[in-house]
Amino acid sequence: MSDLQTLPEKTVERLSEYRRTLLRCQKQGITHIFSHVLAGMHGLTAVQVRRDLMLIGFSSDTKKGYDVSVLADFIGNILDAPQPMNIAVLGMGHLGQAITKYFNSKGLNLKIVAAFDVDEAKVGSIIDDIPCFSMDEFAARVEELDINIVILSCPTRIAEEVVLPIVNAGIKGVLNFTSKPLNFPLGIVVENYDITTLLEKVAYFVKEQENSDI
Amino acid sequence: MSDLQTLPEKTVERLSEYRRTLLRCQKQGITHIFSHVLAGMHGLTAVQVRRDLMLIGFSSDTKKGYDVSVLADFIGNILDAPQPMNIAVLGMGHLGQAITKYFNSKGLNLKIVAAFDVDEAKVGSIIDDIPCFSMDEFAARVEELDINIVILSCPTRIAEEVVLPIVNAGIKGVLNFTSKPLNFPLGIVVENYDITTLLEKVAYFVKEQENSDI
DNA sequence: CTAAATTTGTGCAAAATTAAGCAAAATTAT
DNA sequence: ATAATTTTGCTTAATTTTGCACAAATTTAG
Repeated sequence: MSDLQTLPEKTVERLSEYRRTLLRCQKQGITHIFSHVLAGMHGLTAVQVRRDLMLIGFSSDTKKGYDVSVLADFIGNILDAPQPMNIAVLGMGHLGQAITKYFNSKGLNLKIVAAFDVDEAKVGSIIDDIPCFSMDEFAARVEELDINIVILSCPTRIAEEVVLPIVNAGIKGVLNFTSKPLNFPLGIVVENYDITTLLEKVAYFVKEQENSDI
Repeated sequence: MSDLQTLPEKTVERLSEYRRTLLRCQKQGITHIFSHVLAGMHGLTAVQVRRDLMLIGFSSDTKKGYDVSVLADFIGNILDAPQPMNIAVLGMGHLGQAITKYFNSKGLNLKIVAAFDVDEAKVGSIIDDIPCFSMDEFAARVEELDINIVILSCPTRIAEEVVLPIVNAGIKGVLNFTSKPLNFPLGIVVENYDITTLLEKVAYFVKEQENSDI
């Protein structure tokens, strides 16, 4: 009712990015922004920006650009759940800490509320304001803290082991940074996301470009 | 000549992923794999796997599945440059260290050879076997170490400042983990890659799924 | 106040991506 | 050995995603 239907993945990604730059603009005191300016900041065409906004039913009553604050809020209403989603980090190594620190500093609708690790030294401690638990407590803490989403930042080698606990605990979404793609049952949203792939992709297109230049 | 033309982005991503699972299979002693099995491991259809392999000109002479080692090597010939690409990490915080550690442990064609940071405590030290330099030395070290690609793992707030040094140093590819999308001149391959977007995407689809279930 | 210049929203076309379907060939089972 | 299954490679079709182009409408300039 509020939104027409589920949006394409790509559009969701871009909306998230639009919002982040809109918030940055807001801080700089920019009140209005043209579609082609917003597009330029993201390396996109103006048409695509307008199309994305059309998909979420946003329209501007003026022709001097979109109202930055209004649009940011509008996108928020589309993307964000009514109340903040609670998130757990599985694997509190460098990656886990990087993510936690990053999210804690932003005022997002996503809240990292717990970390889990096998390292005895970390269990029981508080890292970046987040309590660190043992995996044995996983199910109990998920229930207690109403955790919906899990970030997998553990070593690839143990990725497979945490699948079942995650499923059993009723987790609804997984962001997997492991280099093993994981299959979860239908109904659980998974984003497999290996950093190696990104780098290899950049490297490939660098190579190709150099080949074509010569 | 060796390859027909530049591949679609999506295909490049998947090839990188295929290879990683192939290497994992190899370690487990699996010598052959069917298209539908490989597909299943990635949540794809068999058709798509075969289509991707067709695009790189790979074909199997047998019908008992693809030879794991042969295919892994074949993909390597497509993705990898003749000699390993040298990479620098800009920002040796948690994220930078996570990435460095991860890549150093793998035997990839991508080599992180230097880190740069503003933190005086880090400059001059060696972290995870990688020397850490000041940004003042950037151009000189890029030249000296023949660095092609840069990973941006610094705070978003200083992202803009490093663009010019990167361009001037003749860097060819950038993997940007900052939440500010950066525009580089044509000829430099950029992958803007904000983790927030991923999480917001997962959260959105979790929300949508819950809405549709009820 | 009028005219020129922008900007937006959207129908329509083009391009890219994914899937369906089938013949050919090899493997397995009988 | 022969027949029945599978699996592959590739052509063709469907779907998704992106871009073009233009009308409507508002802003800016004269």
